[in-house]
Amino acid sequence: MEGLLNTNARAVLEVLRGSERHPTAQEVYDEVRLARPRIGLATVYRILRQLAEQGVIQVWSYGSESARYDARTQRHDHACCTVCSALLDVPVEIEMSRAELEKAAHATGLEMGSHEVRIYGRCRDCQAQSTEELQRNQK
Amino acid sequence: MEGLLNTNARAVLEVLRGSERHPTAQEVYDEVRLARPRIGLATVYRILRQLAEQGVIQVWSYGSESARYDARTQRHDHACCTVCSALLDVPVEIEMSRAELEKAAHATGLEMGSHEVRIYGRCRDCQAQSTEELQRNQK
DNA sequence: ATGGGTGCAAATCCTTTGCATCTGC
DNA sequence: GCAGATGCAAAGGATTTGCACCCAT
Repeated sequence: MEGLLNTNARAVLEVLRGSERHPTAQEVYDEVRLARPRIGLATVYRILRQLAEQGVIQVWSYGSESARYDARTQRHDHACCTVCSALLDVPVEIEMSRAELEKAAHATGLEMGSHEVRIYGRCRDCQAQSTEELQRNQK
Repeated sequence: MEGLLNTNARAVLEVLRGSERHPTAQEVYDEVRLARPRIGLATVYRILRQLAEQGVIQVWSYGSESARYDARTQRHDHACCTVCSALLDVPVEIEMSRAELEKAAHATGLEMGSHEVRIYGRCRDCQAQSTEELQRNQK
C-alpha cells in the first residue's frame, strides 16, 4: 500500500504512525514540516483526505473541535474528555456481543462495517485541575 | 427546567424535540424562524450552547461535518453513515457489560460519565443509491 | 509536452464575539 | 435606569478550492 504513496504522503503517514495522540491537521503540518519544510498546509489536508478515503487512516471528531487523524486502523475504542475534548485510545478490548450489534444495525437499516465504543467523562488531567480549583477556593 | 428558559430558548428546544433527525444549528435556525421570525442565527448558536452546557440537550458530530443537536438526553447509541454522514438513533438498547466499560475507563484514567456505541456503515439510502449506480453502469 | 502533485492565496463554511440596542423589571 | 438577552455584522478558525508552476515521465 505505502509503495503507492509519494514522498509527501509517506512523510504525513510517518508523522501519524509516530504519534501517540491523534493529531489535528495543523499538528500534523507542524511536525511534517520538520522533514519536508516546503510542504503546504493545503497539501497536508489533501493527503489526509486521500489517506482517509483509501482507508489507510481514520478520522475522529468530538463536539465542534477540529478533526483528528489516526493511523491505527484496527478497530478500537475511545475515551473522550468532556472538559478538554482530549480523545484517548482505549488500550483494552471492550467485549461486545456481535448479535447485539447486528440487532442494532438491523434496527436502523445500516449495513454495518465497523463499530466503536466511546466513553465520556473527565480525563485524568481535568480531574486533577478541578481538585486544585476546589482547594484554591477553600483557602 | 424549561420554566427557566425564555421564549427563544423554548422555541429552539421545541424544534429539537419535534425533530426526528439531529438537526444542525442552521437547520434549527431555519425552522425556529417560522415561529420567531426575528431571531438571529447567533442567538440560536448561543441558546444551543447554553442548553448543551446545562445538559438539556446533547451535541454530536461525525467527521468534519457540522455539529448536530439532540434533545433526547437519555443515553442512546448511534448509527453513522460513512457515505452521507447521516446520524441515526439506534432505537434499541445495545446491552453492554458495565464491568467492561469500567475496565476501559480505568485503563485510560477516565472518570466515566456516560458511554455511546457507534456503528458505522452505509445507511439504507446510500445502499439503494449504489445499487442504482451499479445498474446504470451495466446498461 | 503532458499530467499529476504542489504552494500559495483566496474562498467557503461553521461558529463565536463585539457592540449598540432592546426588553422586562 | 439596569441587567440580561438579542440582532447584526464582523471576526475567527478549520477546511477546501483555484490556479499557475514545477517535476517526472
